[in-house]
Amino acid sequence: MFTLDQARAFVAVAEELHFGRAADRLHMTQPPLSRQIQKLERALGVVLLLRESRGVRLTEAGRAFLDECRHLVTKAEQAPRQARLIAAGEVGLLRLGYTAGSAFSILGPLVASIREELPGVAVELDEMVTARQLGDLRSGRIDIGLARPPFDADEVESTLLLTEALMVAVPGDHPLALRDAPISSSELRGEPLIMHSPEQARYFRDLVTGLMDVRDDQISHTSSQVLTMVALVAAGQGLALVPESARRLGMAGVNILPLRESPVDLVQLHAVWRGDSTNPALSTVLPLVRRLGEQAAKG
Amino acid sequence: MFTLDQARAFVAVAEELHFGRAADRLHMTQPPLSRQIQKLERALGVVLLLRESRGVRLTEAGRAFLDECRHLVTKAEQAPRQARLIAAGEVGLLRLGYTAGSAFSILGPLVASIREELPGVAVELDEMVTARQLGDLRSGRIDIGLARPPFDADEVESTLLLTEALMVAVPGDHPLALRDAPISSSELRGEPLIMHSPEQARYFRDLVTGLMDVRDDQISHTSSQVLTMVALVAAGQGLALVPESARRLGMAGVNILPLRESPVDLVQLHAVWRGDSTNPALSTVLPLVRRLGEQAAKG
DNA sequence: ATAGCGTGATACCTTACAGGTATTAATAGG
DNA sequence: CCTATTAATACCTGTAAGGTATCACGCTAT
Repeated sequence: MFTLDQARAFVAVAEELHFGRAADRLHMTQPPLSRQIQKLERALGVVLLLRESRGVRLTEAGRAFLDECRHLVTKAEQAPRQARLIAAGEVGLLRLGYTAGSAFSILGPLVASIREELPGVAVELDEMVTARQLGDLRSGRIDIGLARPPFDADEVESTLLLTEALMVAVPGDHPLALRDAPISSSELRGEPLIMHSPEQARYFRDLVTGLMDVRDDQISHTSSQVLTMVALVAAGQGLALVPESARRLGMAGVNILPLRESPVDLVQLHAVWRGDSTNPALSTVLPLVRRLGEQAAKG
Repeated sequence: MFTLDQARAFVAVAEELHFGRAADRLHMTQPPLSRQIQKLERALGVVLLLRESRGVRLTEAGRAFLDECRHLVTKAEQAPRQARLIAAGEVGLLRLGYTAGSAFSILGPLVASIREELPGVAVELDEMVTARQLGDLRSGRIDIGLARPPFDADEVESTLLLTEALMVAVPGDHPLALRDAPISSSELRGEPLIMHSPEQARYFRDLVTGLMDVRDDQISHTSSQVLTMVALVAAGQGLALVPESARRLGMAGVNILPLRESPVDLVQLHAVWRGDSTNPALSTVLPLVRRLGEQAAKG
């Protein structure tokens, strides 16, 4: 076989049509260049050049091989640059899992700022609940997730991205809908409630039950999706406790009102990732994620 | 920079995910392989592999670089084969010039048999008069021509491809049109004649004037194209002397009849090429051309 | 714990071959 | 016929490739 150096040498000779000038261009002397070309021709079993007293001509095969060599040489020059960019995380793919809820709050700004500041990083989005995010992180199917606590600190690293209050979603025609002051949990006693699914939305379920008493016969529906819950409220099926960001849904016929017992930072959304991830795109994106979290804490 | 051998080595390690097995596959021992990969990584400034106690994993950059290397290696393996095929003339381009007249006779069979027997040889066709063919041969713009004599034997080689008789093209409504016996040149005295252009179709002009007397006032038109001449005959502009192959035009309203004075091998068509051509496709095609000439001589 | 095994890295040697200098061979032009 | 141009050859030297022997590290199993 032949070497890349031989390919480069042949390109030089074929372009200069002169061994001496080609040798200059390659920063070497003429005799070893002649030998390399001879060796190349022997390796191929093909005459590439016609040596004439006044220089050199290309054979037909030489012309074709010249094209191949040019491609080969440029490709060989591109490859390392590409690899370096990927290693630096400036180019690459970030597979991101997110909860349906986060789509109303931090997901948009996060994806937008990645696109703007790291245009080489492609983001692959996949909506999934927290539990599946953790599983997919472990198996390497995603690189980062936007999820609800709790996380096993041995398995993943995380940073707080966003906090918000839990609020009450009330149908527009409900007596409480026009209330100015925060609603107290005691006022919800006896009201039909749309609750979070205990498996798929364990985090919210626990938040709500930690905040107030919920009687089983009070639960009219269970759901794992904020969108569904608000839609059911609009349909008059009951009240629901949802994060403040649900307001962004702009669902007609539903008022989303403060709940006295909820601290403003009750509901948390974190970014989660594997500390031992080998995807350089993750390391590049992480500072940006942390900055977004700090901005949210301040603003 | 890196070498093709390093690329091959990296592909082997990346596929085996094991230095020992990769070394086996490359028919070498493990330590130099390790060194080559280290050197490759140093040259790129990128970590491609994560060495772990139980083998090796690829980094993100490594995965990308693996793709590049595979392309590079396969391309490097293809290139010589391509060059060898071209050198053998089994693949390539043959630029062929032909006179308009030859298009009615030998051109079709020639191109067809090249396509069939040498499917790798592409034929580029260019219609041009003999004089331009000789010029384009000299300058290398065509590889072979189908032309009329004479040729300068110092400049080109040639072989006789085809001979035919000169015939008389007569309008269907002309008194001679129904004649069974060959027409004699004396019968053409006084008839309006469509003659060959003395510059563009010198060969035919000389053949005709060598065969019979042509008075200047007898010439109604001059043309360099057989097709034009026959069309003018059909239009009743006069008679014309054309090679037998003009019959293949199948022009309605024109009868093409034997001329008593013309030997059957009066009009010659030769293949012409440069003896010092460097196009291997020419050497491959030439035997086929010669065979076609012999067949035509017999049949 | 620790002995043993599997795996990649290192140390050191030998040799092949790349590239350098000096020279020759071939050819065209004056 | 001599000279200038250009590629090829002869010969030398140093770099770096590949080989063997060995080390270092981290699991696994007893």
